[in-house]
Amino acid sequence: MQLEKVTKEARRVYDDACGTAHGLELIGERWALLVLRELMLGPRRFSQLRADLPGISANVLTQRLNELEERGLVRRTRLPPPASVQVYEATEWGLEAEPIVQTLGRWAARSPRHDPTLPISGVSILLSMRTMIDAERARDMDAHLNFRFGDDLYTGHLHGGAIAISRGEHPAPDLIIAGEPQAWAGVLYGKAPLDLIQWSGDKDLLDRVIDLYHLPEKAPLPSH
Amino acid sequence: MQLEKVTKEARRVYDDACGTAHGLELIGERWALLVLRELMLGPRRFSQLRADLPGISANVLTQRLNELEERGLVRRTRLPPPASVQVYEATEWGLEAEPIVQTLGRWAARSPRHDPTLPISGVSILLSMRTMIDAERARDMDAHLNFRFGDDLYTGHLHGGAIAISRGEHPAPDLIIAGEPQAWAGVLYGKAPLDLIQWSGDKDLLDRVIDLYHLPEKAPLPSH
DNA sequence: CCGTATCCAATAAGATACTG
DNA sequence: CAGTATCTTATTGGATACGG
Repeated sequence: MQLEKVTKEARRVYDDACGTAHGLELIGERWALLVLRELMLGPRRFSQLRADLPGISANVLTQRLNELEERGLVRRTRLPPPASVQVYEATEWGLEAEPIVQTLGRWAARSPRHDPTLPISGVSILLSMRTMIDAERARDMDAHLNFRFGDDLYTGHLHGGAIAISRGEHPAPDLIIAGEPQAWAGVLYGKAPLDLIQWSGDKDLLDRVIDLYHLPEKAPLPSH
Repeated sequence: MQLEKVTKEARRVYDDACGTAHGLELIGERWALLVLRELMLGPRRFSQLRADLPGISANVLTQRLNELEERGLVRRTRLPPPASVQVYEATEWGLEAEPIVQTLGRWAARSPRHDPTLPISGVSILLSMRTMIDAERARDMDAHLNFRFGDDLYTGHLHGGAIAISRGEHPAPDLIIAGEPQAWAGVLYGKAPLDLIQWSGDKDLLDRVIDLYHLPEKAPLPSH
């Protein structure tokens, strides 16, 4: 029995001092990085995570959350009253994994097989707005944008060539965008018609925001 | 059979427009990123990959290489005569995945569970030298370092706060380092005694190179 | 030596139903 | 809503054997 346990644990370990290998032991399991991604803009409940990750099953989500918690990347907390519900929240170190999410996402956007029309979560599309912004064109812009995806409110401050995203809403935004995250992705990256989303505010700003985002050139497929 | 195939392929897809999710579909399988890592400094043979990735079995390596090839990240080529052996080589897009390897590695180095004394491949330790260098201290250094790990020769040019690594050897290096990659890692990150490795050349330079590398502060373990 | 193919046992993932 | 329990399928790893 002792032996079995050793074998079981040893099997899934890479036995490699390289940080990359250890990183894969921490967040390399299926779904793990996507769960962490959903926590990057603040705490989420179990059922929200389930809804944001189409296809994950409850038992796998439970397992991933337990593993991430045990490893120090996620914490279980209770929201302050009157909500008082249990939520999952990334620890400081967990939040530091955001560059991994970004780097991987930016790299994969070059994939010839990438399909940007699939469903996407609100957190994902907002994180991608942080990553994929055209800093050159955004340099002289300064504006406040509010987003509403279902019941989730986010606000972005476009400033100095970057966009800072956080939970909540700005009291006097220049632009409000609402609708399905998937539709906003279609407008932003697919240059789909604006009537896929609801918006109000500065139309010219909206056009210029959309112009800040474009997908990179595709990498070639193998020739054979 | 048709149905089975569809089900099988569909099951492993995240159905998520987020680039990160697609990235995981490309290089998220077990071992995939480590195989790609080993190709970051030039082509490798099947048996070299097997030796560099302790614990991977031949059939899994075959499968990962085939998948990476099919996805356009790895190419099978033949070395020019007289060698004429088949090797695996990262495509240009595959090489662009290096920031993923680096970001993941740097992040995971903060793990309280990271064990830097495990075995490590030559490519890994050299890539980590690129990632983990203290740019501040290295800013005014300029030197050529040769490395020999078994039969593999690499050279590094320390210059402008960074170190450029490539295959081969510099004809007149300031320092030559040879031995097991694991031993060099122990000297570099664990500040282990120098007699673990073989070296010749500028002893003062060697000391200063070692001083360019240190592991980051550990993240806290969960308190429970 | 360089892989590939096949078989087997152990896990991990997925689907579904169910409980506090 | 927040997970467990259970069952089925897929993937992994290890061993071994086989062809170039």
